[in-house]
Amino acid sequence: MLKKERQAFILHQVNLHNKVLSSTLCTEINVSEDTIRRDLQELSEEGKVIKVHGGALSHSFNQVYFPAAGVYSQNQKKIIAQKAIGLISNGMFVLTSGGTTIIEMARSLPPQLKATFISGSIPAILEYMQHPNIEVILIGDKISKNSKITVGSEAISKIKQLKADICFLGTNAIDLEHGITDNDWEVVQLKRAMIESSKMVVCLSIAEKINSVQPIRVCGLDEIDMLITELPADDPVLKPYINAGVKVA
Amino acid sequence: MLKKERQAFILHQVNLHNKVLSSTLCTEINVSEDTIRRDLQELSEEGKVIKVHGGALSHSFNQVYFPAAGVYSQNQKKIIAQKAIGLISNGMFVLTSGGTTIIEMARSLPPQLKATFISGSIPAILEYMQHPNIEVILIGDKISKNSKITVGSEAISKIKQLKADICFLGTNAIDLEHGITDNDWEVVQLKRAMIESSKMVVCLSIAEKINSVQPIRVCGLDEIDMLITELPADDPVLKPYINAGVKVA
DNA sequence: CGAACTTCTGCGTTTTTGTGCAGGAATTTC
DNA sequence: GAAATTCCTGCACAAAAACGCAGAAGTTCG
Repeated sequence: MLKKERQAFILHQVNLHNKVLSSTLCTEINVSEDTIRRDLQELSEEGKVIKVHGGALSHSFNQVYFPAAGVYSQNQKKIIAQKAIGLISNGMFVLTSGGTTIIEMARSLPPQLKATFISGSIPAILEYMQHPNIEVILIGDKISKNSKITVGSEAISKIKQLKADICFLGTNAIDLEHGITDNDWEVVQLKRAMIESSKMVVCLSIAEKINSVQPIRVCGLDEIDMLITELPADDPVLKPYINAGVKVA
Repeated sequence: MLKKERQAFILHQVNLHNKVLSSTLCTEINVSEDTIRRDLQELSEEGKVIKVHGGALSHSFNQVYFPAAGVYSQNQKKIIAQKAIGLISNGMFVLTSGGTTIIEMARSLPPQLKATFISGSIPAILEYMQHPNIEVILIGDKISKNSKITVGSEAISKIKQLKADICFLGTNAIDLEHGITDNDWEVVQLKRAMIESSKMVVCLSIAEKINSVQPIRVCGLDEIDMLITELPADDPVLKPYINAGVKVA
């Protein structure tokens, strides 16, 4: 069998079945594993397949479309993301809501981090999936097309079965008097469940949202452990919250 | 034998078999390998054949095995998608696996269709979410990064609680003797559950996958109700499946 | 017709290419 | 962490290609 022929066969298999194992190929074509590996190497250099440990994957299958950039206040959110990441250590179970701040955090996770991330937010999940070392648990239920998050009793009961080490909430509004508030009934239900199911609750919020109120109450300040903003910890805006017993970073 | 004559013969062989080995040619025509090589060289310079180490290939060979960019066999998949969509009516509960054929179907759903789609495949869910009128239920569990689908006992038990009207399976390999087979153990578990939880099971498969086998068995032909390919229903390839009691479209 | 010339073919030699094998390193997986 | 795969590197060997050369065959002229 000619080399080109063999490579064509391999490519064909990859495209048909989305993935191939070098071991199966080498018994199918009856050549040594080295030859297969070299073929996969070449095909991968030509961009025809994606080589992975033990075989190869089809290129078309692996492309997942990316939600575009142009996020509001991205720089502030990057700062917040970095602070939040500092709270995560290897082996942790991390529960997260959705929202652009959370997405920013997901993108900034260091590649070596090994942890388990749990969420019902589709955009967040898409980001977590890119990461080489984290386990991703998706909370299932009906999808709310507006918020791109799974909502419903099923999702809530799943969350209630958990006890995560830490929970990150993208925050819509926070206020001394009314605590955390939001504007989507179903999302609020989820957030409440997440708060209950976590040892530690961390709110991520850009400074702009501090001292603002939304119609639906998520929880009081006493239920959150930490508030992360892009401001330095000694910023006067944060003072009342510290006094109210919330740690800030 | 004249040079022109010889080259005509070679060209004929190449077009007939899509490939020739210099070694066989030189015994067939009874000339030295050098002569063959020089002939192939010339034919290749004229663009009549593609010369490779050990022989030559025809151009059609390349067309067959190195398809154009984009999703593999996209046109065929579009045809399949259209046939599959014909089976869905308003109000139905539709269970789907993942795979590029399913994605193609998801993209082609008519905007007026009102139905409920249930899946654990992230790429499929992303497509369903774009649709204005369908409800999307996401099966949650751990995410397999390879297949971009939720896998695990939780997902399976959720599926088993359902009874969908119809189930569409993207098929990796189908064979008369071995039935539906696949190459990912966890995905197979899910597909088995989906089959059990549906009143009607429809397999989507491009014709190329017919009569191929993968290592892990999903189910026998008796468990599927319909097979959809891009071929017309009376294509001889499909005949044995019809005889085996599978409807085709 | 035949000499000079070009083209074609086959043969040895040298290079290049393709393949398999052995070891040690890197990685997954449990 | 330890065991098992898988990967990489260098090497050996075989097959094929490239090259130069020389003889055969065919062509072009006088």
